[in-house]
Amino acid sequence: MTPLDKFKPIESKPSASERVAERLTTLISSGNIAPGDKLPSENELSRALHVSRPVVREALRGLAMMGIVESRQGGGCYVTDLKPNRLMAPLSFALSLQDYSLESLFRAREVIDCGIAADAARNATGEQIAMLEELADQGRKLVDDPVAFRVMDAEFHEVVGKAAGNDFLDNVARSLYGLAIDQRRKASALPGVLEQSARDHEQIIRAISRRDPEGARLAMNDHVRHIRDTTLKAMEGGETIPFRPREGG
Amino acid sequence: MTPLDKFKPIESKPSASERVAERLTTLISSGNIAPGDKLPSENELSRALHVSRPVVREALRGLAMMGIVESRQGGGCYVTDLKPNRLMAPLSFALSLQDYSLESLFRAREVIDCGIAADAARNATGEQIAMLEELADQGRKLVDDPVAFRVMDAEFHEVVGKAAGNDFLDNVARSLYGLAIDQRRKASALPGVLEQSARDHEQIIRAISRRDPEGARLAMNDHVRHIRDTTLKAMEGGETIPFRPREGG
DNA sequence: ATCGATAACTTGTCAAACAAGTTGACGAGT
DNA sequence: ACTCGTCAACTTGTTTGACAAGTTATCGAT
Repeated sequence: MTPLDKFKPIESKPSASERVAERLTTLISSGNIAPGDKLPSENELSRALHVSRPVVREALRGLAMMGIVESRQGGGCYVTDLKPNRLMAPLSFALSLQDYSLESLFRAREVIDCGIAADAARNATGEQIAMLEELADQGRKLVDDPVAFRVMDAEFHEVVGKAAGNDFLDNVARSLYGLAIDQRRKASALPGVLEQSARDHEQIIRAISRRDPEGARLAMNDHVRHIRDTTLKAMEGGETIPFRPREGG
Repeated sequence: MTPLDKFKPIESKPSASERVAERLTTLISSGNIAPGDKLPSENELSRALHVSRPVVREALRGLAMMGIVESRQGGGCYVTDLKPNRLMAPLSFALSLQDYSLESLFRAREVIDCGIAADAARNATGEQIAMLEELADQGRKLVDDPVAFRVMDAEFHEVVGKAAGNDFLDNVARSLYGLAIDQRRKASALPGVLEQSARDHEQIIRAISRRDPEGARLAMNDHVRHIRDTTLKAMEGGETIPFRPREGG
């Protein structure tokens, strides 16, 4: 009603544990605390930061749930490896809530993996191309072994990502790949899915080896769309997701 | 060296607070607790779950840090709206950890923003297109006011991202936009930079309003490349690149 | 009936204590 | 001299109790 809604964001009252958590994340992101380091004990932290131990514990628990630190009873608290996969883990919860997020996820893969494929066509070394061709050969022979095929598939995407030479995109792509892996497992049981993937891989590799970024992009686009279609079909939810960009308040 | 590494993942000891947190997230994702709902008080929860209040508090704090719940002192604990943007918040922290090369970041922007532009051309509403056109008009008039122009530019990218209708990509793009904002400030002081950006914006909007995904993609591609070139040029000398000090002990 | 003050409730913080687990050092046995 | 078991100190996990700070709902006065 009244234009007073703008005044809401007062709540500038970060609790003590939030301040402690932010302090720690700052120390981590600034490099003063490195991945794998052991943090001071809760008592030391509480003394150093002038707060009680429960406050420190709540902060550490929050960081632990986000995959930033890991506590072992009696053993101390350690910073994790901070690999993007680990930090992206909480997102699987987010994706489990809204169905259209899955659609977003596949669109994102489409966009990002296509960019990676194009870069791979530009930057791949001969060695990497040879590796990819070998993986494609493996793929053709593994269409009857879903488990082995998925292992091959993961390595395929990994090599392509590395060949592209873009750390950031590679990490995002890897996280996206990991987020959908569960649904993927089901999809790979459907008939014809692995054969299609094997053909897609060949197309992608062919474009990369002939240094054709646009072709690689299109081939990867087809690949991701195939994966999306079969994954949604395998989810058996009956809730196909047509593009209905309506958003409810 | 020895193949004993396989034996590590024993740690089948989720702590009490983790169990409580998972219980709550299960209740939320299953729909038993809806967004906006008020949770039982900490005392009630501790009684119901047969754990102490600090355990409940640690669990709630963890969920709060992930953006799943929100506590107000004296007012109770509420489930958030669970919008992807909110749940995506930890991602910006993840991005801030690794120091990616500027090349990687700009290439990532190229890939992601182009995808967003294409989707915007597909999904933008008339209202959003009108808003973008107005922003473009503003841009032409603000080429002599770097600060105001940057505000307009941020809003421009925001509207395009929203128009694309992909929460995931939008958040990644927003994070990328924020990461390079410092360098951008310098670049916008160079002569001709803002004029170029204004022209780029027009091209992008024209493609979007004529529902031309490929055209929008190409226009955005040019835009990002212009930004990259001018930003790299403006960076000669004062480096604002994130730097991670290494220290032992 | 409207408004303000009070009481009950809820979260935030602190303190002290014990249980459970790990680590490192010391000493007995080989 | 080396290995191994034991023990002591430390660290995290959990519980209980208490009080401060803030919110909400009831109730009484105007």
